[in-house]
Amino acid sequence: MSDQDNDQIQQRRRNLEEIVELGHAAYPHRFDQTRTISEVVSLYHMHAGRKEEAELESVNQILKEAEGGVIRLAGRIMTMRTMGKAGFAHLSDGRGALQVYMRRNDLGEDGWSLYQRLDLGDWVGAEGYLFITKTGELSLHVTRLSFLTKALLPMPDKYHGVQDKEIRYRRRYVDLIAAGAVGEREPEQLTTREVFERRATIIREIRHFFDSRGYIEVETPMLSPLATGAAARPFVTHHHALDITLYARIAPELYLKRLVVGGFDKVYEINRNFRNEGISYKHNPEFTMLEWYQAYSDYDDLIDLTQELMTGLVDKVCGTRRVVFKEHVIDFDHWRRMTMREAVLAHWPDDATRPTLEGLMERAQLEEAAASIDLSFDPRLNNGQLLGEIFEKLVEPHLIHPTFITEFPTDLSPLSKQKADDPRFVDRFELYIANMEVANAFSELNDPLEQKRRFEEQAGQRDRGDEEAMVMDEDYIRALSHGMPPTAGEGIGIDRLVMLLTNQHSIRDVILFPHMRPETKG
RNA sequence: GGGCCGUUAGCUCAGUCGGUAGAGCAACUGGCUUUUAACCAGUGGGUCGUUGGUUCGAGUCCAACACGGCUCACCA
Repeated sequence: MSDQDNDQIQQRRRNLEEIVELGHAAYPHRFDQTRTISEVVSLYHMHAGRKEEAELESVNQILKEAEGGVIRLAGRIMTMRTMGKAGFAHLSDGRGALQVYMRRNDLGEDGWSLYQRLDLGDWVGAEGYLFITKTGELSLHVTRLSFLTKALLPMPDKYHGVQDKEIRYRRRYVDLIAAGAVGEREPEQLTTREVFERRATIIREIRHFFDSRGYIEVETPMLSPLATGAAARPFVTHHHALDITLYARIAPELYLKRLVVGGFDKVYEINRNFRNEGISYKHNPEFTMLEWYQAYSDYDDLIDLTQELMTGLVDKVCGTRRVVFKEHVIDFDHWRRMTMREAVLAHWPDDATRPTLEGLMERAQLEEAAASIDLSFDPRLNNGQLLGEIFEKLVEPHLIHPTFITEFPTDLSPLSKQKADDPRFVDRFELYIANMEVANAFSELNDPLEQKRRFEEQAGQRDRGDEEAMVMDEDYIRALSHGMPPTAGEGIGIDRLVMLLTNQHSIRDVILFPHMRPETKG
């Protein structure tokens, strides 16, 4: 839409010119605050509220002396109400808002002239003293007004904010500005700003969790000559100086395990992965992944650690173990655990066609089972992959409460260690909450010869057209050949976790600048 | 990629049966020195997503396209 020449924009330009003519810098360099707005609000809001005249007077006497009688603060103008030769406005520092009161008598001719040329959205500094208005609101009685920056574009509706999701995603800055002023909001619904503040808290707490347990945070390549460690199509780029193809990483997994070989027995990394795949409410082309690896542990240890991590996060950011998500109340006090095959059998819709436990590893029964639940599948899928498909179709939609699914087929898990008593399966789990895969963990395969065999199997699948099958990583085999101790590793999708803990139903609502098709002009 | 829905003033939204484009907020002018979704009186503001078609006449009906949302599929 044309932001260029509407009357409001022209008016704002004129106001800026006139402010400059009054002697103000158009874009001043700094402003000294004595307090931020949110500090003032949290320190003095307890005085707010309607009062008898006598009490009001005495409270205001005290407030006038507060902070030495001079408070200077800065913020963006969110609302303005002028009545003749005085006016009220709300200034916001993003986190909190404070009402300011300005009178011609106090500001003088120059200050009042500036006031008259202010627009919604402008940044100003205000100096004055605190008081409570007749209607009981904590306010700053301004004695000096400073111009800080003009907003040349008009603000969104002060009451409704921005409803258009496209604008909210494309112009997150507008969404963030408007979110503070939205009137129609459920009390428990977070503002955009609160969602991202909570996201920051979650990530901070995760770091604290691992740091305090002796894990070391590392950063491994995001650009790498091989895209491996997961099953996904990569983004491809080119390095000019080296004249080589590089891939944006799809997972840090193999690098992190090289570090375990090197003696970092507890490592973690929080960073972006990139997958060149579809976009949906739970998929963004780049997403934030937590991965950690610990020596001398197996996947069972990680089940305990995962519960500890998750319940700690839930306590910290939600304040309750019963977390509202969509129409569900997710109970983080009860964690279920079942094998993939048990889950399939438990959710089988029809007693007559229910396969047997062993049948779920046999070709004929698997195909029969798939047919009876109307699952169409690629015949090139191996047995494990087919079981995985059946699981996803049948079980995943029912997994609302935290559920660890264990005993994955080896076919589906090229980097996992086989079960000691049944090589058809690996020691692995995925954690499902609210129909989303939130975590994936396993005992790491550390037998270099078996790993090489698995890679070769993957290469075979690749040759048969599976673009997502893993590629051989010779150096990783070499690393394993130097000896990796028994190790368990896990990955948690941070964006999905944030969705859960902020009750946001689209991954785009927890990513500040989600990917979208470029805006087309005209 | 399929299905459904949406796109009208800076923002939030109406727009009947196809007959001169509407409201609230925001803006402008005037009034008001404790208001608060301030109020009162007045004014201006539109390529109705784009292109084409049907029609005497299209915001409205039809088609294609663009962008977005939801959903299914794909995708761990």
